[in-house]
Amino acid sequence: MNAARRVIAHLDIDAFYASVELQRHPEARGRPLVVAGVGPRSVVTTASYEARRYGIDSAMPAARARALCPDAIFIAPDFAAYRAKSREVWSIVRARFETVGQAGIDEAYLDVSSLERPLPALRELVAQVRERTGLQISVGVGPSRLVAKTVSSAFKPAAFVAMGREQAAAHFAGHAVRLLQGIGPKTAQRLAVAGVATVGDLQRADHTLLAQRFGERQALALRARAHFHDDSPVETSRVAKSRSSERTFPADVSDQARLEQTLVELACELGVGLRTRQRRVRTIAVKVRLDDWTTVTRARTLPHFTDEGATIAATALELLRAYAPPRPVRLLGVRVASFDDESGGTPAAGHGGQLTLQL
DNA sequence: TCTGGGGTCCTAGGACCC
DNA sequence: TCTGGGGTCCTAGGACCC
Repeated sequence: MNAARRVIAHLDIDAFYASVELQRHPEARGRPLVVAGVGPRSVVTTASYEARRYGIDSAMPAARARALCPDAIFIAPDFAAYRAKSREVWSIVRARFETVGQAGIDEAYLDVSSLERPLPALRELVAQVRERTGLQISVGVGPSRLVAKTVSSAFKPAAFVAMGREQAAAHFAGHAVRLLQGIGPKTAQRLAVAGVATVGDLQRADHTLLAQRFGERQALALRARAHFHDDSPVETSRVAKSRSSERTFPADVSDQARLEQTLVELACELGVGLRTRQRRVRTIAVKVRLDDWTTVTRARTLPHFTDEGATIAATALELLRAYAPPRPVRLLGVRVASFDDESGGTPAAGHGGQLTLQL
């Protein structure tokens, strides 16, 4: 790896789902638009910038969004359409750039270190995507993924900003720590208790004090992040490590037969997915969320691989029955992992602990 | 106004082996 | 005979991200 200058770009499609819906519903242009499910427990997946002015944002309960802006246009998500549009966008990007690491349906990192003049190339790309797909991309550029990502999110929509590491550290010093990737609500709260509110506070925070509260490793990582140190590479291909299906019931369920029926359906969905992808798994897990929001997981690793819905279902049923939910169930999920084509492969068969008894 | 669904990574503890 | 340390695999929970 060349330790010399790294130039990383982060690309983010502005209000992606909402923008796709605006193309299909031109009459909604200029009006607040919210993409959200229709169920009583659904949340907002994306809000247009007009809707964001009312305080509506992603992950907010749809009922609250309605209360904030009853005149907004609500549209149920059409993920197949978004996936198709996403493929359009990223194939344009991949045709022009070599090192593209997709980080979700609407964003990607590009390593443009080898380019003589990366910024004009990125400008052209943004224009081409807008022309061919009608979608606006925000771009952040920096010496690392962390700087690039922070910059694109801070300046979107229609961002096009480049910054160095020290420049970012100075520019964002006054912002809340929550701005930094990897610092979520819990960590932000714990930092606040320690008197750390802004990125600048975190840059100056006493290491011993941070290490006491967060442990040596995390303290070092937090400080590095505050100074925008990051040497993580742009990964162009990643293999999934697990797959899952889960369902939140419209109303909590106590009926055991109904729970088991749902579990079998989820297991079969996963089985179909495994067979179409020609992958097999050894670990099967269930997830149960009770009405009081406590979440319990139970997992079992089989001695053999499987891609059959029936096997996944049978194991999941055993795990669910052994747990026996003590309260009404809000959510039920099944997850599979330990794929047969993971590095490391099959564990040595037939060399279990009981063999030592023969000695 | 109660909080989706699909993932990843990290930590911690126990079992087991050498 | 009261005393190890390293390594791997597995489970459970939690934080975070899109």
